[in-house]
Amino acid sequence: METRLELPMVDLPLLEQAAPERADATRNRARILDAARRLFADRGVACVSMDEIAAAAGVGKGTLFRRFGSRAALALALLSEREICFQEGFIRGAPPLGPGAPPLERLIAFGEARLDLMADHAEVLAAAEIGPARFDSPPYAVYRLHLTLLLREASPAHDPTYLVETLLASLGVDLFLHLRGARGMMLADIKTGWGELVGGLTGAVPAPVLAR
Amino acid sequence: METRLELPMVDLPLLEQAAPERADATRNRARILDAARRLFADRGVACVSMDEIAAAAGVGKGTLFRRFGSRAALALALLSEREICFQEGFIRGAPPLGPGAPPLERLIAFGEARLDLMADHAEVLAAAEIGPARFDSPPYAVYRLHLTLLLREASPAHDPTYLVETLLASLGVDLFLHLRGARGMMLADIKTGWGELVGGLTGAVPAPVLAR
DNA sequence: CAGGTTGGCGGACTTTGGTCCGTTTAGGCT
DNA sequence: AGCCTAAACGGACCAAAGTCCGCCAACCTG
Repeated sequence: METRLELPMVDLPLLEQAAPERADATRNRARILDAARRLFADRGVACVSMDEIAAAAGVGKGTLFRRFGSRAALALALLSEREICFQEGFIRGAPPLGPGAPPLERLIAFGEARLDLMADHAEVLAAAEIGPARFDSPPYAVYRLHLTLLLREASPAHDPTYLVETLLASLGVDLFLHLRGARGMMLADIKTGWGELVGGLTGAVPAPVLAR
Repeated sequence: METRLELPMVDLPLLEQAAPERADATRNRARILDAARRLFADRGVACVSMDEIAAAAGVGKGTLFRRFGSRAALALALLSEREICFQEGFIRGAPPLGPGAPPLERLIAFGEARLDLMADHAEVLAAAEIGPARFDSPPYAVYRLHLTLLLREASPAHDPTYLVETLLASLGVDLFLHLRGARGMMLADIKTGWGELVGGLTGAVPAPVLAR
């Protein structure tokens, strides 16, 4: 289990194709995104089928899937602008989210920013993070790297792999929706919980010791 | 957010119907479970459709869904025996899993036992915990209560709601499969990680303080 | 501008989880 | 035993994600 760290942020936005795409392809991509955004906003993400999006965009279903591959990927694409802002924030933004603050403060700020993102786009994000896509998506790879670096900085001797994945699981949309829905928590409650969780781990990371 | 605690373990096994079911219903339920178990074992859970199970069981598709409601619920039913053993273990079993050990040791033992369960039945469990069923399933309700009681015992002043859900998220099948697959961790590594996580929280639960 | 090729297009098709409803039958009652 | 009814049965049906492949037209080349 060696985590690679070289060239951390080279391909943060989805990597561009070498071959440029044809004009009609670009046009159709834009049409599809527009139609999806509109339908999702009008009727709720869960109540819109891929056929409807294709029809509203004036393209065939094959085109839709050729461009985006799956419903989850389409949802992810809809969020890419907001996602890039978020990533900019913790990579190059101002402290405490960006560089400059101590790592554990940055970690807390990261979680809070991610929670804000989820609160704003829970429905679409839920459509994007279904199934295996949840852990394999490009954003998660970026988050993973970011948290790994922060935890290494906070505690160089400790292998952060497991903790990183656990913390990311705490910031998954499924859990978020469950906490807000069935558990009846408010966004502020969840942020507080996250802060306590990370804060609580402070003593742990440098020297994990079994209780008792 | 008030967590109810009265009568903690009354309906741990799925509650029985008042009206007993008809003989053919019972027979068909057994046939379906047998067929599903066999097909899942032979060809892998992911490669067996509900139609195939119905056919192999010699019943109609309607019957299958009438009995179990969904693919996820069928998978859950297949695990119920093992699940009940697990619950017996942490409710009435020997320490450190059962009563008698200090709460944080019990918590660690709980996670390890759950990880063992996942290692044994990852495929079926993955089919059982798709979508919203993950948080709403009867087992999760039991786990939630158990962890709530343990954390209350360890630290009476602190509201454990968020921490409970986070810890449960760390023991989800999705994450487990990701850790074993893409992250290349072994079962033992994950157990170690869990132990460190819980151990690390030790100092936090009584008096959560922000790092720095 | 004409021709060719190659990526893109679109919709019919497949798969599969889940629903509906007309038909059948188990089992209590007389 | 015969009847009656509620429960159960089963398979046709539906919705929706994803695939396939023959046709078309965008762009390059001459």
